[in-house]
Amino acid sequence: MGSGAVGHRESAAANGAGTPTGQPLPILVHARDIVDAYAACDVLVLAGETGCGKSTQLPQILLDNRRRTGVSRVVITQPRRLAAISVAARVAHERECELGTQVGYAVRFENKSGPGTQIRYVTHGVLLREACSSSTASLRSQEHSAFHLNYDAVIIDEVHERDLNTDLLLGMAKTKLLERKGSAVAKSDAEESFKLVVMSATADIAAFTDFFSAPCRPLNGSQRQVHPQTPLVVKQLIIPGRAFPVERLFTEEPVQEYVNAAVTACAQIHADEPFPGDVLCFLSGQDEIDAACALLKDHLERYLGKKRTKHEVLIMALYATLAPEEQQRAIEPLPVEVRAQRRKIIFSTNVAETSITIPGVRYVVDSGMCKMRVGTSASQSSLQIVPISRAQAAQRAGRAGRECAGKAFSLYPERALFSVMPEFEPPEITRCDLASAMLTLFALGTDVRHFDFMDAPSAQGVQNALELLVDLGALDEHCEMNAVGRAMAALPVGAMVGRAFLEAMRAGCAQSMAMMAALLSVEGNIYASVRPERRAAADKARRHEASALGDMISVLNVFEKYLSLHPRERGAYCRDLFISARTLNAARAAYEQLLKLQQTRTVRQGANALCRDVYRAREPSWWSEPAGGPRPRMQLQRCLVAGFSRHAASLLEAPPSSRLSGSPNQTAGEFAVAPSSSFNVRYKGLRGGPELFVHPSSVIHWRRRPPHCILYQEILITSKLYVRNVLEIDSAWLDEATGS
DNA sequence: CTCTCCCTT
Repeated sequence: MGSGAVGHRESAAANGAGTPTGQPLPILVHARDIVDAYAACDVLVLAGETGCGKSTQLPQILLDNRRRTGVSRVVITQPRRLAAISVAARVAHERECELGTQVGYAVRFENKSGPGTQIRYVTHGVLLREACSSSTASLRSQEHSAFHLNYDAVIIDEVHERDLNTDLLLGMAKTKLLERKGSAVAKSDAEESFKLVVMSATADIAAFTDFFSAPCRPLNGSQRQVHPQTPLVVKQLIIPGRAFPVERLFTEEPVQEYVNAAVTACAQIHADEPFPGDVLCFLSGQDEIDAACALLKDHLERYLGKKRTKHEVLIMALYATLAPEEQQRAIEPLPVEVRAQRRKIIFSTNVAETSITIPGVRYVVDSGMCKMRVGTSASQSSLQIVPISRAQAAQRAGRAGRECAGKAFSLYPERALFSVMPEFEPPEITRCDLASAMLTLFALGTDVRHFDFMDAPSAQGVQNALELLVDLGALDEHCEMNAVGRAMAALPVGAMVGRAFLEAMRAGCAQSMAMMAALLSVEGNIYASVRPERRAAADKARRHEASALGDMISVLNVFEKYLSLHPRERGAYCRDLFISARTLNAARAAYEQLLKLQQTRTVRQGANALCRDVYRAREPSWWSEPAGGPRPRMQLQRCLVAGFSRHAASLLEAPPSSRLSGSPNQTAGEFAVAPSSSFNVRYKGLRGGPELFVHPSSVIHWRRRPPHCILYQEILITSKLYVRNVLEIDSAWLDEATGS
């Protein structure tokens, strides 16, 4: 069944693939065009606006017309875990099969798919990872067929978001398709072939079509042709969306205080616009959102009175770090019976732009601003409030037209769309740390310097990353990847953390380092945000588990304790210490994954190579413990130095002695009773650079004397250059680690 | 004395 007629898809519509109004999804109307185009090309570029059904229907259309498409196994990549899981569940339901059988998904930590899975939803990251291991396997068997994953069709979804992994997949897929096309005669094997579909939610797809139509354009400009350049056949299709019209309104002049203006606009919409219809207001961050919630409540109570406000308006905050239950409360629509006289007003960050859809929204208020991480290295960044792009502005406005015609009120003049905003956000690859991406490319059998990027990263960024990887011993002097690099590429952590982990395997403290690496990799601080009035209590609790050695060891202490507890006791422990259970749970999953990876051949070989190549010349006493017996954390500190030697800093000058509260014979490793005098203590990086300050959240500030030598996880640029997540080290270890 | 836009292997 399912072979032949395109019309078969009607059964899916009957199962609920149609709209609530009974109309079939727009993409089903175009199924025949899609099948025709797919059959006649190498790459299909498909634009389909939100709600056209492309993510759920396209794989089914290809599969159900396999006589013409030749597709019996398809993978479809999503930028987010939640999207992969929920779309897979939806499709399994439509096809009336159990999730994990014919239809399945795979995200990090979770695989619900099997050998019989024909439609497999994965995150971009999972497909990249699988392509890496298939590449390593094929290199071993002398077959250069990276990206050969046994899929007939590879679908990359939401390509307009242009995140790092999307760009790596696009370049990789193009190279492989060109290679195969060049050697089509030699390799007619059907198993070797796949077709590519890239799907975008915006109609601006010319750039993608151009990219795949053009011959290979390697980064360094060299004409290194490994294959005849037979161009790819690229077809593009635009499926109309099903969005309702949105009237876009702008201010006459630029707005100075956009938080206040947003609050006023929301109040006005509530007063003037018909019910039902909720309001979604985009601001840049949590601070602004909390302020706006309070301001709007005041404002409404002044004009409507407390009673009417309470009866008529529900004010909600929405941002990603909010607990899932609270997010759910913000998203949940008002009961139908009150929607005629009650309105929900949601202040949100750009989570509500793509990741979260809120039903019931008919009015959008857009500040035109968002927060963006600025800085080309992971280790030095700041979060800045910047104007959004024109594409984002359109996306935000579109949120008013999901269910019926809506209105979008922009808090900027229309001309700002062109005078202030860029057309698109810069692709992530042009503004992020490249070390991990480069390791991935090497593992895929591609040298970055010859990679065909859709948008090239900066030459400086590539240079910095190459230098780091050579320093860490992942690449040899000719920039070829060695066993250490292969192991680092196989670890789901950053390059510096990965290197520290391999070091720890060699030194025999891999288990502790797996915990440390997990903690260094999870997003967000384990110390949950605490309201100002509870900060003193949180500090006190936190101090209980703290180590004078620094933040990294302090957090490890907490994590070890957490893991030692029965799962039932963990919640209470987290509450008592004002710690984020979600973050620690994510760390636990990452920790367990690292323990497993430690057993794999690639990783073991990397650790062994470290032993042979890097330490051969070292003195045999390198790992011996100092007189007075071993300190339990010292091994760990030394291994961290091996990964983070670039992030070492030394005390610039001792503070005036009068500022020190400790008596002369107190050791440096003890905490003072009160926060110490070290706020103005300055450090300098070992390679020079500007003065660095220890972030006030660091446990280092509780010490009587600041350590002479530290390493840090990152530099945060705000009012000063602050180092965050700090660890005391012995400067002698640095010489050992860098071999000087 | 300060702070967490959004994602992910």
